[in-house]
Amino acid sequence: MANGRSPSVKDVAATAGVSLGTVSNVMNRPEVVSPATRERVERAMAELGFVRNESARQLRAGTSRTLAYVMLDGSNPFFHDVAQGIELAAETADLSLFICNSNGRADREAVHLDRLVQQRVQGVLITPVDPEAPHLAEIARRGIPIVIVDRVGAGGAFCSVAVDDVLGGRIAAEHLAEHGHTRVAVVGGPESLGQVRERLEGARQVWAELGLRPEDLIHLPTSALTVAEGRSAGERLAGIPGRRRPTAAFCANDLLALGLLQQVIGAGMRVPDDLAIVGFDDIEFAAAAAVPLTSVRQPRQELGRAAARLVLDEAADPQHRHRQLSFEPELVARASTVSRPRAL
Amino acid sequence: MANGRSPSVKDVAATAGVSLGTVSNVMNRPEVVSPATRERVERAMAELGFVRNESARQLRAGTSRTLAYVMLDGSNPFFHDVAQGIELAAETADLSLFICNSNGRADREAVHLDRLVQQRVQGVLITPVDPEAPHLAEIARRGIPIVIVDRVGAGGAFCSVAVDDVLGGRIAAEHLAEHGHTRVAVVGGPESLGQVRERLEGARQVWAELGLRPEDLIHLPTSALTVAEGRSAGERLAGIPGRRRPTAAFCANDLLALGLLQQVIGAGMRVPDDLAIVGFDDIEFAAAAAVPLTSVRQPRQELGRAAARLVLDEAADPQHRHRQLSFEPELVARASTVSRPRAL
DNA sequence: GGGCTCCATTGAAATGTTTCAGACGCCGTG
DNA sequence: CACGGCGTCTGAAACATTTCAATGGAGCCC
Repeated sequence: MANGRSPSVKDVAATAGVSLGTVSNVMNRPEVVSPATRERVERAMAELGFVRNESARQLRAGTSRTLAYVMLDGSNPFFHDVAQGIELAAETADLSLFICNSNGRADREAVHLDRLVQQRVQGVLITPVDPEAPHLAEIARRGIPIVIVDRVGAGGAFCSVAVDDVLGGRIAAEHLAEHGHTRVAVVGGPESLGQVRERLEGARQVWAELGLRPEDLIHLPTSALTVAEGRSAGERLAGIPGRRRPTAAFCANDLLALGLLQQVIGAGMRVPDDLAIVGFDDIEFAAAAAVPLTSVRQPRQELGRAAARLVLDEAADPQHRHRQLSFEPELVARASTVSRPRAL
Repeated sequence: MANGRSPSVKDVAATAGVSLGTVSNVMNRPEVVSPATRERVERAMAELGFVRNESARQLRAGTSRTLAYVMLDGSNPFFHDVAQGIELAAETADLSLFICNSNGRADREAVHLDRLVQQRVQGVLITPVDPEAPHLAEIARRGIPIVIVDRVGAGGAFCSVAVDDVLGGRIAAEHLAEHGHTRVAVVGGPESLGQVRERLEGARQVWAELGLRPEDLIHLPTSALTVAEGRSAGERLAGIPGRRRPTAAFCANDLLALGLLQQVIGAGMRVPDDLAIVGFDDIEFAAAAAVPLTSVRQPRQELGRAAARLVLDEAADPQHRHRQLSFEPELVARASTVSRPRAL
């Protein structure tokens, strides 16, 4: 039943009684071939179950019909929403999307990039471990369009799409300050991640501007942006004696916030009365937490869509100029900071 | 700087002063070429920045070095954990993993499969919208190994890897019965999804065996397995007048359970005292919910890893026989059903 | 020194598609 | 009738790699 080898253009040409070129024309420029022949060829293709060999096409064309997204953390739904946005744009352009996951490791990232170059992908979208890493520049040097997602590329060397993380941190801190919090924990790490650095920096700026005491902005470092690390931070926080304990926490992302939330509730604290919590990203599970999480929203899908558009533009337009797109984050207030939420 | 065209084997051969064949040998059978030449070739490759063109290699080889996983719902972390397991196995075999998302739509699924056949992927792993769909058989007929993940293929026509969903449903129902619940809501839909059918069926079986009244097992149908649908089911549940209201709910997956949890807590009910909740899948967020969710655990990564092994076996072994692997689900009891959890 | 073996290397074929210059036949026009 | 033009189709080249039979040379034994 399985024929062994799948039929080629040549086979189709033979059974339809035409030449190779004509079969190719039927597929790529149907308007130049007469209706009669076209129908004959199409019947032959159906009969043989012909499927174009993409490798051969790519070989000839010199480039594939795929984009790739290398994400930073596959266990964070945020990146999947970004990927979803990219996919939408890719689909519109009739391209496939190849998704890789570096899991925060520079070496895995390099391996993936290597493979993508081998595949001659049309463009690379990436949320890098380190936007300054030389292997990113290497991709660009090869002439492959590359767009940094959720970070800003080094010195404008690439296109990038990001939200203003410093602003996001400011928004979160301002929100907490407005609700009367004067002793706040900022939770996040490692500082090697630019996202973390800038979000916490934004909070510090506000703190300074409001004239609050620096020692009342308490940094709880974490080794990763995960739920488990959030729980660990929650333990440390709950361990702080009552009078010195912060009344609010700003977490560098929602996974941390969810872990922290779980931990402190388990320890008997009430949210937001004993501890208000603000997360970052506004992933779907933030709203679905039993105490719905206030979060700094990033336009996740839009981020992906915009990045895809940039990479396609760079691929199409020879005199493309790199652009750094910046989106504004937005606070979504929910029950974890506001005792009586307006909307359910 | 960007050279326009990337260097080929021919270029490497020229600068190293050897023939094409030798360069190829350096890459594929380094042991047959003398150390001196090998080193010369390797230097030339480095100098030119040579990267093998995967399309050409594939064209010659007849098959690519990629597996593909078509997942049913990209917004459900469960499938990403499965994908992670597949990726691990793929990496071991030095293959790439192509991830697609059908989003529960048969037409998207068909489009993806079509593209994958064009790519001549080595194997397809899929959690199908409908395991009986003819386009799955079509893949197999083409000689491409295909493995059904999280379902059992039609009539043993394919390999498959799944947990026993009926058993899972039984385990959940037994757990609730043991805790004294005699009026229970079963939440899930659409029934076109086999997972839903079987999980609910398992619950019904237990119900019958225990001699409980069928009308006390109340089905709350949903149109999808999402958090939003879970909330909607929660509304309906909370709307049931107190005496007739179920004291527990079994949800067909964790997303539903999380949505339901959120909704009923918002409506002022206490979990588990007013309503116990059991989910299914045991995704990471189940444990991280503010009332940690009791869930029927599937070995998510292991599912993926086993599926990948099957597909690789089918690709390698000509006299491969299809196998249906079945894993046992396992109850993970947490605070959403047990007032005083043993472990924190 | 001739013949032999063994090893490293070569050159050409093959993979399946696209593209493009050209061929072929037909029609209408001068 | 000759010619140009047009619409349709053909055949071959090109893409980058792998593979394999064949080549060449070096060393060894008799």
